[in-house]
Amino acid sequence: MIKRTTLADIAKAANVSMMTVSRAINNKPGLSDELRQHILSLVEEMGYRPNTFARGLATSQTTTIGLVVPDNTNPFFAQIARGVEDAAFENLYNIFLVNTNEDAARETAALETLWQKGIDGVILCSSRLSGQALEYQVQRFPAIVLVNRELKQSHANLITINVNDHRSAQRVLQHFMGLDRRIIAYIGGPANSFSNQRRLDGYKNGLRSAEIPFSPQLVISTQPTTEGGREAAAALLRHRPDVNAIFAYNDLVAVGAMQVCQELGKRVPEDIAIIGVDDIPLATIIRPQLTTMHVPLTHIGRLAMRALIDLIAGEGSSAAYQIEPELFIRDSA
Amino acid sequence: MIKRTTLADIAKAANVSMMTVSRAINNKPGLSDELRQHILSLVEEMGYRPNTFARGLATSQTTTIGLVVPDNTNPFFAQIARGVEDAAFENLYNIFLVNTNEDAARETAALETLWQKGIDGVILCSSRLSGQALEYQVQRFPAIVLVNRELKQSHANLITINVNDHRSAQRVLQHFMGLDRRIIAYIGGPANSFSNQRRLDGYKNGLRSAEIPFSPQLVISTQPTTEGGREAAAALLRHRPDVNAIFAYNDLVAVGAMQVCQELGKRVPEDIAIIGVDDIPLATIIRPQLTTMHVPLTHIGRLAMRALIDLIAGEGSSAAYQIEPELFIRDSA
DNA sequence: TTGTGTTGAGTTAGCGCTAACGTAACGGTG
DNA sequence: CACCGTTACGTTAGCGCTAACTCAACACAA
Repeated sequence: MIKRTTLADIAKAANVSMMTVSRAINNKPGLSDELRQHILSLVEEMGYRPNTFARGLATSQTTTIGLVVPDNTNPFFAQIARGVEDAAFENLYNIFLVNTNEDAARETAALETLWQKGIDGVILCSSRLSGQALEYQVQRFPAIVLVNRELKQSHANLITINVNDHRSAQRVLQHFMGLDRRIIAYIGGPANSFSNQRRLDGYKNGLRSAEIPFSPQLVISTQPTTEGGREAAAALLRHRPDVNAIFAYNDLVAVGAMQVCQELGKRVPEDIAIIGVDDIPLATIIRPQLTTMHVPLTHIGRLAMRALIDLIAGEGSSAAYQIEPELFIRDSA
Repeated sequence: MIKRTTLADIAKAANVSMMTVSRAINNKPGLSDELRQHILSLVEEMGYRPNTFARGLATSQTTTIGLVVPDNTNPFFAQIARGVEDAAFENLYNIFLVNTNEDAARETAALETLWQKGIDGVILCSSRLSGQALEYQVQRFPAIVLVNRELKQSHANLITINVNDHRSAQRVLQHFMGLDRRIIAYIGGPANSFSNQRRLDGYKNGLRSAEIPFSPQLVISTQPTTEGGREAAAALLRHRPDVNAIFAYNDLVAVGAMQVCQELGKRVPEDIAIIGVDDIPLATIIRPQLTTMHVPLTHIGRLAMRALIDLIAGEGSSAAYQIEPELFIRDSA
């Protein structure tokens, strides 16, 4: 392994003080252009790169942030992570990726190890933490962006980014109405999910606007996976074979439901129309292609990272972004 | 934001020197059990957590590693990353995730920023770097694990992990033979991909064992995506509608190919049998479910992380792991 | 000429932590 | 009782870097 070149090495080689080298590489005033050029050429020649964390110790800025997600394998979070990483790379930030496995204890532990690294901020996706625990994290980190989670109280170092689930659900119902489908089921996600609750509200609201009575039989909760979608759809159709439209919690659930419908001899979209949420890559891979509420996941990731950087720079201020999804009409509805 | 509690704070509170506190928290000898307990209770009470990078400055160990992948959105790498992160978490390591976008320049830049962080090691997946550039990286980082890439020369701080692509391909051909399919196409990945080359060799070898002459018409290169699979399959079937088996570079390609076959009125697997590689989640979501060479991706990730930790600890030594995939027979062949 | 900036440096101190060495007190040994 | 090893700490120095201060040299206005 090569020995690291340090500031001191450069200073010695240039026969100046370390401070002068520091000023040169950080592009700060206080030395002649000539000397600066000379030092920079030495830096290049000797392959010097400043140690971020030594610098961080002195400045308490590490150009490093944490990204906490339930599962980086889930396309939803993978896309967001991609957006975050892209924006981070452009701004010369590095990201610590941590999975929580949807487990609050592991999430706490993860935030603990991140805190130990002295990072500049955190992007926390779909946090399972209690409001109180979250408040604590918000005040301990310099800056924090919450994706897919709200917090009652606002903080100067906090920004939240949420999808407008309520409007999403309404838009879906509206589309079903246009198709003249009035027996509409909602296959929801886990009951403790915030977005699930908001979508359910939107669903009920949409029914009300269309003067369709709400039937609990048509609402079923399940895991947000293909398998969950399969189980839920099977149970649903057993009790209500007359269903002619399904609004699914997300695309994975929608795909699972679609398969079960087909296996039971229902045609999609002729007999049962199906709409998902998220618009993950799978939505266009599956046949029939899935009609879904497109959520700009990569964009959310980028937005989160930029918001965090602003917060860190002290330029951003408390804000709650609302993302408006758009209905992408394909073949399943 | 809360002010950090430091070693000095604890030392003052306990009325001992910083060194004694350091010894206590690092579980090193040199103080009475009684005092140690007292200090640890103070640590707990005051919520002290050592700063990893301050410690790193003093010890040159940061319990931090870099994970470099082409695209964390690709299920192949997402699964590997998950395995890496799991093992890292268990060993109290944190990982820097960076995407290279399959771009050598960006990969170099990414390694540069990682190097600046003074990390303990790197896991580099499907590197697009030249052999020479790779040699340079190997000697600059304390420890490095290469996944899906080989390096001629061996190094004390290097471990490589590769899938046995050659044997994979042979196993696939063997299965096709058992199904009495003898007009076997190979839809390969990018020509500059190492694994593609190895699979192609295995394919040719398999043909030779079965005394089937090699036909260039039956081999086609494409992007490793569903869309790539679609295009390739369409082109293939235009020239050779008599094909009755397709070996695809990976599952995404296989799915794309399968769809085109079906759209052209071919039944899968009756008319055309299709086998992919990797066994990503999509393989069991799609219908018919995909027969594929199962590659234990999460396991590879865990293995990579553990190997890297051993290397860092100076316990591991130069090694080249070969992973043997297994044929998972489902419905497409 | 004297005072007052300004420019281009260097010096000092310290971020939070640990390796390596120093030392006082104590107990055992011949 | 002198000698020595051990235990239980403290002290010093330094990891690589920068903030904040100092200082010499020079220009320029009054």
